Amino acid sequence: MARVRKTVTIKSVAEDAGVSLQTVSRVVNGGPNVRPQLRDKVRASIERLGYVPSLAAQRMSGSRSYIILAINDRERTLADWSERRGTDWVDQMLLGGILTCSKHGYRMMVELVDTHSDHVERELGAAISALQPDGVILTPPHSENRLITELLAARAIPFARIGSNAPGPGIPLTMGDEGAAHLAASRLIELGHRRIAMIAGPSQYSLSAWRIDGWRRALGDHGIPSEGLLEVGDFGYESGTRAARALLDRNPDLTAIIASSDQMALAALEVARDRGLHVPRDLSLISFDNTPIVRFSQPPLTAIDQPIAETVSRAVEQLIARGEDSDSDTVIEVAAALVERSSTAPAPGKA
Amino acid sequence: MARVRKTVTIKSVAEDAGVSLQTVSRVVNGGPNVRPQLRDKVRASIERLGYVPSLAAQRMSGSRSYIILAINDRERTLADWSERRGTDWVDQMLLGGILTCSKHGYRMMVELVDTHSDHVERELGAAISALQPDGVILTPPHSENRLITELLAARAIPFARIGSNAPGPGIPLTMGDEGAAHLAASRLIELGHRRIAMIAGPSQYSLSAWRIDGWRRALGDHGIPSEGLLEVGDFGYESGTRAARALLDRNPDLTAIIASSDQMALAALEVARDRGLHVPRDLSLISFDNTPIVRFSQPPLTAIDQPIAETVSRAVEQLIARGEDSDSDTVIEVAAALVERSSTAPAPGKA
DNA sequence: TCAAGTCTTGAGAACGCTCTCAAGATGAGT
DNA sequence: ACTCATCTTGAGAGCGTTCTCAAGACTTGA
Repeated sequence: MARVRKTVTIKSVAEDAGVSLQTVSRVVNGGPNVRPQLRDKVRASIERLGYVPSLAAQRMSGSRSYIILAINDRERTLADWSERRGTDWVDQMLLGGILTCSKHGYRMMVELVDTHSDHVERELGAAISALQPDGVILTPPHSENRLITELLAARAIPFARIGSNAPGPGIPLTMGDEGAAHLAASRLIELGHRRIAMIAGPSQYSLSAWRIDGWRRALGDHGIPSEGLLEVGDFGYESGTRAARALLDRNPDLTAIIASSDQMALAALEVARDRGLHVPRDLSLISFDNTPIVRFSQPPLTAIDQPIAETVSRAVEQLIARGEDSDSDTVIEVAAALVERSSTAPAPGKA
Repeated sequence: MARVRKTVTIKSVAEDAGVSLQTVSRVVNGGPNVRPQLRDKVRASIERLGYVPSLAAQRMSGSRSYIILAINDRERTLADWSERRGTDWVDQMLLGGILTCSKHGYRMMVELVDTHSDHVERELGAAISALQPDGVILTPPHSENRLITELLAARAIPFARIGSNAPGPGIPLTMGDEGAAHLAASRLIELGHRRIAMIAGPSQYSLSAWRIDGWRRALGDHGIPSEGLLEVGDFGYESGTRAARALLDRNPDLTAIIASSDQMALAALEVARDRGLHVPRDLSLISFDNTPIVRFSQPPLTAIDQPIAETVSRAVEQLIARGEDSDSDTVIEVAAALVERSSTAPAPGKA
């Protein structure tokens, strides 16, 4: 039955309103210098016909593409996904992005790119050539990948680097990792803890170093040593298990652990349980990320909330607002917050 | 420094290879009737220049847009998101979609559309006009929304309806909800349970009815009555709390609950804990969805795994393969599986 | 009242690709 | 050889926008 409805183009509108294509285009794009009376007439036609400009045609005509491309790490995303581990990053990123994009008439697309392969350039290059995005958002660990940043700079595509404060092309944004780790450690110290360990993330993520810095600084503030209290994981559950065991083996007097991901914190919780340590009575735990899973563990975990969506949203706004000139040295920082739940308590004997 | 590199177009390739645009186009699209020798030459040029066709131009030239649009419920997504409740649906959907799309040279975009508003038509219409997708994937509760399916049918855009087995335009796909609920209930019966309650989802989701059907059928198979054992929630945590309380109040002899979402199951777990009921000793629990959160609760929940990514992936493949002719009456069913964890045990006294 | 703007409008090219159609090259059948 | 069918290649139009540029209408100031 369905009559195939002819596409409503700018031409239909022009004819309907009895003006030229160009005038309609001006009205659509809010261009200046259109007589109010004509503008209204055109608007009415647009409304009546339900005209919406074709993204593809807009792109073709040489101006903007209205597309923002977000790059995520393929390997990690796929691993998380296939094991149903939850990929909160993608999730938050996508939502923060979609919402902000649509607010400005843009669209967001997600591309999975493999950091480890030497195909990075090819893969990303292909995506860029195909989509010709007006902006690109890089997430860790791509944010400081030279190949990528140089590729983008060479093609003159504005981009944002999330989780990077290094100088260089692009707009750097961070989530205050140093401050957040400092906050977490300080809170534990305030609760009377003195032996506070850190399970850090892998070194290719700069945020790993920042978090270590923040933790060290907090300990330093109070003259507390940090030797032997650092372990490195890969954000995954198993690595958290290993790290927690090593930490507990090496430091029988440990009373608190800060883990650089929810998964690793959950692993530490499990290790503690196995060893008959009660959380938070015997051991306090603070995790990073605050993904949904930490709300339903027993006990629910105190966590640093990474404002991913907010950060991506800011990145999108910057990209759209600045257009061409996206380079910057001033780092945009969206602060993380500490969400206290039930995995933290005064240090044993300090209640 | 960055020299602005001129875009590599099909023309550059044609010149480089000394052939016409048309020939390059044929090679790129795997068209037939190109002399192998020429084909190789063109391929070499493409390789050397790093040519990738512009999506926008491809769309413009009247053929395909290579875009698949996935529609999600805005209201629910935003609520989940703002409360950091986890939006596993989006997540799984996106990944299943992205992967399968990119395998076929397509791209996936996600659009949030509000079911409740009368703007559905306008919002979706605008997205379609702007993007001109080659296919659309509808997720519950949009899958059976008349306004939407008619709009798509009228515009002759192929679409898939996930979570719908109703006749009508589009490709229907389900995740075997009836069978899954039957499976869950049967398993509980097998464990000796006789008083098995169900916390269903809201009625605007057909899957809610299917799950109730499956549960009833399993009970019926064994002559077990289901009166007073049904409560309806909205998939959210609070509604789960209410439902579990009502169920437990009304049926002191209850030994098992099947919840239509992880959130509601987690709520039931909490209610049980509050009332001094041990899970699974006193009460067995099975949830639907199997999102990451149920792996870390105490105890980890036995759950029906909804193969969302797989289903979306199938939908994408169908849309791409069928093109125009996407209507179908044969429902594609991707079966859900029961993942046993520690929230299920033999009924009290039946060990 | 006239020159020199400033506004407003439109015509036509351009974007990068695929489609349609036609022409030349090649091969098969007689 | 000669005709007809098939394969291979290319030329040119068209897709829906925006851009550039030019022309006409209207102001303004002397």
